[in-house]
Amino acid sequence: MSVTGTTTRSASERSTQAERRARSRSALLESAARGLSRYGYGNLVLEDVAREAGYTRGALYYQFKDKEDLALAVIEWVNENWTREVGAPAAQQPDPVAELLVLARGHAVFCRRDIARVVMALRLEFAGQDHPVGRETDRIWETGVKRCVKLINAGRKDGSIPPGPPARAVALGLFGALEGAVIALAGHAPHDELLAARVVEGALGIDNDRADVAPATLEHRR
Amino acid sequence: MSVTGTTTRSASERSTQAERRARSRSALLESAARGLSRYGYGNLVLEDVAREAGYTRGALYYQFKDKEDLALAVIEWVNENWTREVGAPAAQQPDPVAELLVLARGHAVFCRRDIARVVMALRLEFAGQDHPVGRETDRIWETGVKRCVKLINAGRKDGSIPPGPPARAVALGLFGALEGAVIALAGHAPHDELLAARVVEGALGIDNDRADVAPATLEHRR
DNA sequence: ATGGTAACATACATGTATGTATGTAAGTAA
DNA sequence: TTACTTACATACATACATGTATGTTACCAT
Repeated sequence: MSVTGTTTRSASERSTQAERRARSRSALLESAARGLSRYGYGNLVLEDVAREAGYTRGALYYQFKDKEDLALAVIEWVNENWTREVGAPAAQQPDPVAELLVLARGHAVFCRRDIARVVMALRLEFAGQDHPVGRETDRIWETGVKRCVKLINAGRKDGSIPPGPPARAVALGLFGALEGAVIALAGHAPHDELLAARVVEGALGIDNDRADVAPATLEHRR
Repeated sequence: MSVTGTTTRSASERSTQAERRARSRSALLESAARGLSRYGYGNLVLEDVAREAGYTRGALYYQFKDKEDLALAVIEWVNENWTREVGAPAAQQPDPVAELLVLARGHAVFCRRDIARVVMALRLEFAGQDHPVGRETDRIWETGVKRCVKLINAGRKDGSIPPGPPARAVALGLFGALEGAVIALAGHAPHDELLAARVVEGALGIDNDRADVAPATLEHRR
């Protein structure tokens, strides 16, 4: 009852089991994210994933049920990071257009890390199939599109976005263009940010008066 | 010497060997194109390709050396169609911006067929690798980007395109955005065309005064 | 009709990645 | 120290796709 610590070590001496497990899991997740981003799901070899993380497949199958479970964990992990680093900051913008532009720039910066193509790559790979991984990526994609639809409708209501095709079509084109542009511009910082914003403005049908005024470049952790 | 026909049949009665071979090859190519577009290279199962075309793997390995040879043939086939239906018509436009916009619209229409994602899918799958299929898709991609760079430079010289990031960065973003938008808008005709044009305008940094004036919708064969 | 070749289909051999079962070392509580 | 569990590594069994070798049918010249 009155036990202050379950370990004999003073405080954070070295590796307890939980820490050890967490470290291994993180390393495996990061390696798997890089692998999924580069090779996709089918071409991803679990032995390579484990080796790049400094382990063998044994560690992988201890932490994750199977390949599918690993991929789903990676998707969740990447999506959490995206929400924290891109989605949340954008939500604080005052008007719809500003939010969409910050979203575009933030996504470009986020995708400078090689882990970022994960969702796009998996969504393409499983498009049309009925696979759990595909369903999850579709769900994330749909969340983004729905958010975008709401912003477009709001912007059209207040006059900052002109009328045009159905909001959903615009949102689909906007998101697709954003991902495509950012992937094509991998390794071409800092122009990725501006072009991401420009492309979004184009999809919305608004003039490029706001994209070219460079705001403070978004920072990303690490 | 004076033989008028090598066959006993009057003219084009039925299947000569060459015709038979050509028909089989076409059917296999089309099936493989659909398969590559949907599943990519690694996940493509040759037995499914053959079955969808009405054959077995025997026919496939008779017409093509191996899987790689088949994929390269598909890429060449798709690229030829693209050049005829999209690239050539766009080249007849009077000014750079018009050519880029026709390119965008034409690409959108071209991609309404499910075979069109082939190049994009393979380019993503083999990005960073050193595989013959990846090299070929990269080559085609680079051809398009180079063409785009020239048009951007020409447009900037005559004032129709404002200055901005390096032409190559703009071209990369433009092409990536175009492909991404068109893929995301699959099955959303006719809005795919307008949004493709809008996105290109956005990448170029020009106002959307030309994209929204709908020209005659481009036709595609079959 | 018939010998021969092209266009396939069928059967087999190989490699490779996954998943599981078992072995072993690191950490934990008595 | 010792019993015990966690966290891995190693070894094996299975499945599956490719590529090849062989068999079979359609087409063609004589």
